[in-house]
Amino acid sequence: MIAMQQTYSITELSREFDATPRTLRFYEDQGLLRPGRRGSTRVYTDRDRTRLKLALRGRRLGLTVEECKEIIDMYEPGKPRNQRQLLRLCEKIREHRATLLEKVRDIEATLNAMDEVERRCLEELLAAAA
Amino acid sequence: MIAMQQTYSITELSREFDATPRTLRFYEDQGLLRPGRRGSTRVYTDRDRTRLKLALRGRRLGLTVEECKEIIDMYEPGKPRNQRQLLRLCEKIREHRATLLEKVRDIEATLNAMDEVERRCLEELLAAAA
DNA sequence: CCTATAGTTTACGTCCACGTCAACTTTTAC
DNA sequence: GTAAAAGTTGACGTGGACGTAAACTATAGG
Repeated sequence: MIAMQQTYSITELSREFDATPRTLRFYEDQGLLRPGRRGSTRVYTDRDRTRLKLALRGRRLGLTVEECKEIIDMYEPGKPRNQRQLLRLCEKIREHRATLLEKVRDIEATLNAMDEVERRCLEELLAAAA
Repeated sequence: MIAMQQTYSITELSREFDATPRTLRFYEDQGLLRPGRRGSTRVYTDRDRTRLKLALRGRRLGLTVEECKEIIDMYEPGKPRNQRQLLRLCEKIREHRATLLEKVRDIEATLNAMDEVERRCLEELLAAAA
């Protein structure tokens, strides 16, 4: 039994991740995805699927498509790398981690502010109910 | 001794938050800021400063300026509200909190992936050093 | 074989968040 | 008082991320 590679059509993938076909084609233009072709029809592999998932995740966090591509390319596993490239990757990871942690701090600050607003809100509701 | 309101010029504020004057004027156009005027010169208050800080925080998290304005306006303290508005605010807070927690999950997933990449990276470096 | 459905390319349109002049007025420092 | 620095209002430009319409093509089901 041969381990058949799972593939996906453009609508399958776009539906799974709540994107549009246009978006997948756009990401392909930007070099982020590289689906195969059966005739002229795009055939997406699991690799494309993973890259798409990561890209959309990055987009939700406010990264540009270009930034997503850079990061995803860099983190691509199995790529042969020399020592210099490995060190550079580690450095990039440190940077990236720092910006993510900054975002977490932004979110925490926002959540705290929201808790405070909610507290006052409930207080006022109680007062109004009295 | 009168508690003099602290005010800021447009460059002061933009520098403090690493934005440009253009951005502050743009946010004013969008109704997010409402600085006073001394002649034709904008005079920003602490309220503007706070709203700017919150707006930039929202932007870093990928919100649009319009979304930032909506949220900031809604959370503005001291605004008189009836019961219906208070309940609506609570609901909005719940929603907003949910999207923020989603973002946190996105970030955590990314951090985990990065940890894994870093691990493999260090492994390879060790192997190369041997 | 024919139609419905999905997919393709090309290309122009749009919304957002500012950037970037230009032309002018006002303050501030000396 | 005068020159430099800061501020103002237009108004057009730009880059990013798609949306959208048009005009075809391929393919699968009946």
